[in-house]
Amino acid sequence: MEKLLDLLSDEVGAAFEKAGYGKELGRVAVSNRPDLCEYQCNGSLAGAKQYKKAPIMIANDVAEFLKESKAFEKVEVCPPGFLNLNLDGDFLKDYLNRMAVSPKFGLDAPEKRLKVIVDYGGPNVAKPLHVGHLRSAVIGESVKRIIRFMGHEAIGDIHLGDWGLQMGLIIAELKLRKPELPYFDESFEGEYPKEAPFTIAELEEIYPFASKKSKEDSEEGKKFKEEAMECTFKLQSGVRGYRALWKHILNVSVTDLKRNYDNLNVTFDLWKGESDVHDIIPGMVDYMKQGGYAYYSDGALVVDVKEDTDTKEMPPCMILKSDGASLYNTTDLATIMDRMEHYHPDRMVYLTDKRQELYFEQVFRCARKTKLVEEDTDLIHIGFGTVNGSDGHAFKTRDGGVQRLEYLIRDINNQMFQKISEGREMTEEEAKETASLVALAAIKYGDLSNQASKDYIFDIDRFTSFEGDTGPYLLYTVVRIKSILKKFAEQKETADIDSLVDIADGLHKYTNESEKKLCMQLATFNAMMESAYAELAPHKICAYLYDLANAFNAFYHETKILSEEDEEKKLGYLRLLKLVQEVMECCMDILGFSAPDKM
RNA sequence: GUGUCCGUAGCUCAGCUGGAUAGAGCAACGGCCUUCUAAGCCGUGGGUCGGGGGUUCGAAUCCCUUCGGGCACGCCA
Repeated sequence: MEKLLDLLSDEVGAAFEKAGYGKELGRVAVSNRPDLCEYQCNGSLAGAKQYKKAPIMIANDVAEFLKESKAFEKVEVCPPGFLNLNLDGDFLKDYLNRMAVSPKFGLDAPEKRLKVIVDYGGPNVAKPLHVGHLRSAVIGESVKRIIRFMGHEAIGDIHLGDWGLQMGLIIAELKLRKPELPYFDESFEGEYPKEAPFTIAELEEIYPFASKKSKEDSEEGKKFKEEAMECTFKLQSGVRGYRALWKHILNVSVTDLKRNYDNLNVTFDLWKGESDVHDIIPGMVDYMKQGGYAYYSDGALVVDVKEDTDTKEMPPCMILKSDGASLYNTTDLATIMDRMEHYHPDRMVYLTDKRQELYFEQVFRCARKTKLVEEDTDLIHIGFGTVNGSDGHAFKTRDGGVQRLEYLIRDINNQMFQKISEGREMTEEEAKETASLVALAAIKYGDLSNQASKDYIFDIDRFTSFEGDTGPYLLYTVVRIKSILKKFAEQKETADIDSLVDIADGLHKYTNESEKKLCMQLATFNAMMESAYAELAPHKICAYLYDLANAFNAFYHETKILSEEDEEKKLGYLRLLKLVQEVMECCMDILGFSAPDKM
């Protein structure tokens, strides 16, 4: 359905036209002077020069025609030529009633349903998730859900780092520690054990240990690195035992990753990784050479991606290193090729640290130039900022180490559990469940409410205090609504709130100012969602939610709902409450968290 | 050096397709619980929107310049 501001703009635009001016001047915006009016139109000021007329005169002309309008209850002209507008109550009521019964609260389906692959998460196998992985997961999940809610097909791909030297390092270290394993016996022809010869805990210890050792300057370090490279080579050339061992590493690690992402309410449709494109790389490289795109420069195979319009230096996109080995670019390009073949997406969206911006620009240009993608295939990189500690520097633990995501979440869960157990009557089980819901909302909202591209400060104290503009505040608002609706149902001695309070029966016309404000905030839902989609910006949904919660809480304090004696009025309130609840929960779901029944 | 992002209240951040008195939250201070959850509501104080130019009837917003900071710039991912 139409957006409210568009409706109003059409209305005012028509008045401009009737008065003999261009209708494009009639653009209506939310007032920046709420003390004077709800909406404003500044077209008269903009048109003054064009029509060589004082703005106030134009405004007066237009206001005359607006008096007929059913959309406004008040039209005022204010010097030097502002049109100050207040919305008509019945108009607003009708709009909301239409919105309430529209699918997706009045958000229109797209003209064309697109297929979008969202590439986020990007963890490395055998390495625990740390705070840095939080943003990609949280923002990516929300972006995926925004795209889906908009009516497109979104496919989430975790894109694992599961290939290359890091795997060789682990295998080399295992070989030293457990040389008796059959995987290292190249004459072994039997079946390998189904059980992995290590746990996730061992794996997580082995990788940093091996990585550190390989970087040492000593004789031992160099020797180990050579061994690791040898292992990498054997793995990549398909030596049976190494492949089997690698599968174990992958399985153990993926099981653990799934558990961690589940805790974050983050799910992927595809668990693809760099290894999946290993076999198609040679073909791709040949194609790039034969197509005349790739050439050797300083021994490395590169594709030029400079464009005439560039004002900056644009280094070529490297396809192969001078030793002939593939690199990140190679697998990313091969992945694009693979996706085009198997999924044929209209868009691919990547979420990574913003430091990779130039890199992705190179890769995208290269993919376009070499025709790996079609001309209208959209390639988008969303670069997000760093997570900093309260000192403004990269987030670290107290002893200066990298904070494991799992521990961080566990700590916040515990703090939350304490707080809930304190003053509330709840079983331990209930308190635990509630604590994890509230903690997740706190973490996710804390992240998503910032613009993705900016660095942000992950301040645990702030996140666990839960006052003001926070996730828990939003949950609390929904819990209040749920509580009222439940109480009402109890009074009516039924559990079926939905049929008791059916929004489709219609909202009433607002009866006080705070209720009107709440209604107006609700009515901007579709416009907000469109803009959140256009910019792939979850923080816009956060801002909307916060405004909506504020509007609701102000209304709540001013209005006695259950003790309202006029039964029809009371039902109108309850329907409004239910609509607020539904819209809020819808937004929360898109952000990737949800409200408990009590807190 | 080249490019890019950022600089808004003591702190953390919105606002940036130009509009009338620049907004929130936290922190500080003052009210509001016999009444639907006080993780709430209402209010007070606090800002030369880094500086300087320009465009405009009008600039936090657009352009230029300058200072300060982050980040990236072919064999890492």
